[in-house]
Amino acid sequence: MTQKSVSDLRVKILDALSDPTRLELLEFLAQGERCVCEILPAFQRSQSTISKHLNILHEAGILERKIDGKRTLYRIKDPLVFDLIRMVDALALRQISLLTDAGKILQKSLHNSQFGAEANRC
Amino acid sequence: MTQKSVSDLRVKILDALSDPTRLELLEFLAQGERCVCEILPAFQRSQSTISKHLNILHEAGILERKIDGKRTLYRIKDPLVFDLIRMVDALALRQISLLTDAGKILQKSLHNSQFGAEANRC
DNA sequence: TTTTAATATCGTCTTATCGCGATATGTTTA
DNA sequence: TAAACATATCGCGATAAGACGATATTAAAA
Repeated sequence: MTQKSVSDLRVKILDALSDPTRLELLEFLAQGERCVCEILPAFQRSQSTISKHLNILHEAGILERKIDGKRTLYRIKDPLVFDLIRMVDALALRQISLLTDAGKILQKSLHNSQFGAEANRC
Repeated sequence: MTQKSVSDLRVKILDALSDPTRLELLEFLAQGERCVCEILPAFQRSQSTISKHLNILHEAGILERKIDGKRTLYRIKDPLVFDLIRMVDALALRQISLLTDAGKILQKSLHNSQFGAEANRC
């Protein structure tokens, strides 16, 4: 077995998600399976950096990897991860709503963001 | 405003949750409001370390802090955080279940863990 | 008002993480 | 089989995170 326990994997998943670039990668892959060469142009990071981030998400079991000729395709393994992110947003929104009246405005803008709706195909 | 956006707070929340000690602190505080002096004996970490972890959780808006005389009381701000953690576990379990038959056993043991049921009082 | 208790903060050390360019690996095309 | 392409991995520097002991702060108790 790769993981010792659910608890370890739990931390690994949360760790993988606690980085802005990796969250953007998930957002990007919400569209569906993509090869690295399609991902790269969408990010202002070096190829090695993106490769490493994708690997971290893969090791956490969030992404699935498929080699197709000279390319590598990545895709979301379980769309539940988007529910998770939306729940984090819900938590964040409650905080902001409590603090400022701007909460409602932010809530509105979130509703139109990438994670606001169910992932199309995964 | 302390936070620039929901997106920043999202990362901050996930970051706060991606540490084993902090997850244990939440587990401990699932029982209800506790002062640091009650928390300390339950953890094999120095007072300064625990104080820092509590502060990180507080800054992420996960814990609420109340000063009562010479003590400081911490409590879970929003029990939604436990739903979040349970969802991470669900994600973790699906992975383990796919890999090994032990998945079912682990699933069973998780069901009896601290995060398996709704938080009592918060 | 000195002492004690409860927490927070500071300084420091060690280790991990992020980013990059350079290089290695494997695959297709010429 | 050599060149080009796609991706992973290595090595490094810079920064952040985690841990601790020591010190500062504040409140209650003596």
